Amino acid sequence: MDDAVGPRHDEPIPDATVARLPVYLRGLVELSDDGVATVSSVVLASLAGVNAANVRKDLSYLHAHGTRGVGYDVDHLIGEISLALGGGVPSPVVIIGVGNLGRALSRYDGFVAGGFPVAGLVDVDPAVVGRKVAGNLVRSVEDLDDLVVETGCTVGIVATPAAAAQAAVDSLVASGVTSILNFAPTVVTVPDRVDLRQVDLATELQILGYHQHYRAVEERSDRATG
Amino acid sequence: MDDAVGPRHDEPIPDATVARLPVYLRGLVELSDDGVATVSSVVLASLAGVNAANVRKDLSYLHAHGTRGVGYDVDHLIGEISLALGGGVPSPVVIIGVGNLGRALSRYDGFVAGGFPVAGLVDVDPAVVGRKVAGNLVRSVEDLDDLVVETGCTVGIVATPAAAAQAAVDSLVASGVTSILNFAPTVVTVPDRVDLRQVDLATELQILGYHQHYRAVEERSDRATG
DNA sequence: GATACCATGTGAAATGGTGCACAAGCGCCT
DNA sequence: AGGCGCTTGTGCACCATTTCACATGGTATC
Repeated sequence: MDDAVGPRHDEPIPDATVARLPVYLRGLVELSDDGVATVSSVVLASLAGVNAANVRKDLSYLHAHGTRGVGYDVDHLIGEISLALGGGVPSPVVIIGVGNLGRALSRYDGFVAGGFPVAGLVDVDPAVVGRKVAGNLVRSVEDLDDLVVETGCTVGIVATPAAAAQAAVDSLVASGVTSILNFAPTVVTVPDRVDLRQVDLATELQILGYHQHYRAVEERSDRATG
Repeated sequence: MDDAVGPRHDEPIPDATVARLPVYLRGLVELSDDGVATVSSVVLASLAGVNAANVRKDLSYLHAHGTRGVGYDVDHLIGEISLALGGGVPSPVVIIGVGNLGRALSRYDGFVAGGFPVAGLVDVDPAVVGRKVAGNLVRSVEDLDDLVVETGCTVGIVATPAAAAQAAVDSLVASGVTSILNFAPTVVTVPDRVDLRQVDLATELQILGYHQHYRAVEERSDRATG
């Protein structure tokens, strides 16, 4: 009996680290494609645009240990990160809201490549229900429960207008989805057991706007002062 | 002579605060539309999904002061936040890469509403150059410099495939763009004077994937242990 | 086989952000 | 006019994250 060793699925990885793992993964896959077998934390850091010590600490949370004097085994690291990020099992996603953004997302290659195939599309508008978008039949919101159960998908993407977002989220939660990515420019609430991430395009631009404005003001101030 | 008061454009607002200002702004605009004149930090906090003390501290960085016992003047606050986020002047944006995502972004209402009208579209593919997308003529990358100068736009959105992203960014920087929003799933580098933000759809899903996976593992562990 | 070199793994300090708790201030009601 | 209740503004402690610096431990060379 191997006491205390067990499956070792403890250690909740810090959020900041989790957010960087996909970036590492992309860099590593690229290296692997180029036939590179090992990588140092310095190289990986420059690929990901972060500090090398940060990379090492991040990787220390995984079971992926490197070898001193050499670096990390690229393929092994790919396996470990993939495992942490969802167990390596593809998670089908359902997209709710088939407007401009929903259509673009349903055609987005990166999802499939990242292990998130589109399981189905859903909309409230009878005009689009029944049509095919990117090879997927658009189904009614009423069919959402069935769709989720049939495909076993646990991830929902909300691409509705802001006004419909909370209702869309509620539908997803009711259907059993436990992870939601919200593109609608509004704050939505979910139960504790559901994980929610917000992607807000307009907000991102506004943040850029602040920095731009601040730079301009600062410059004017510099000219006046110095 | 009011000495020492001056323009008072100092205080660089913390990044975390800047990221929340657009959310506040949205809530405030909604309130204003509903005819609400004043708002307390508690209400605004619930609208934005954050802590009330956090709201107050955030607003204290702006020149927007509330009145104790009453709250904040909604319209005044809208003005102050708008001012901080780009001076209230609309910043036209140029979108480079007119694929699925680029087309969806060019039709996205939220940009215009947020003060970021689309100044133009650009692509390298001769097949799409010359076509019209969402009322905008798609121009060649070679015309990028002219477009940026003509429209005075300082913000660029990169919606190219990953392989073309760095080149697109370089073109934008060379044209004089100082703020870039990158949707391509790759790390790109810019000079210090240029501000870059990354929006990575696949990464967001992978982060959700981690939490989902962790929840599942934890649950299994709970069942085994307890 | 010993030594020089190199990269990892990590303790500890520094930084940045959050949230509590409370004093200060404003308006309203009596 | 005075007191009461409500809300702001903020000092302080806590927490998460980043970064440095260095000991540790492999690899390759002579």
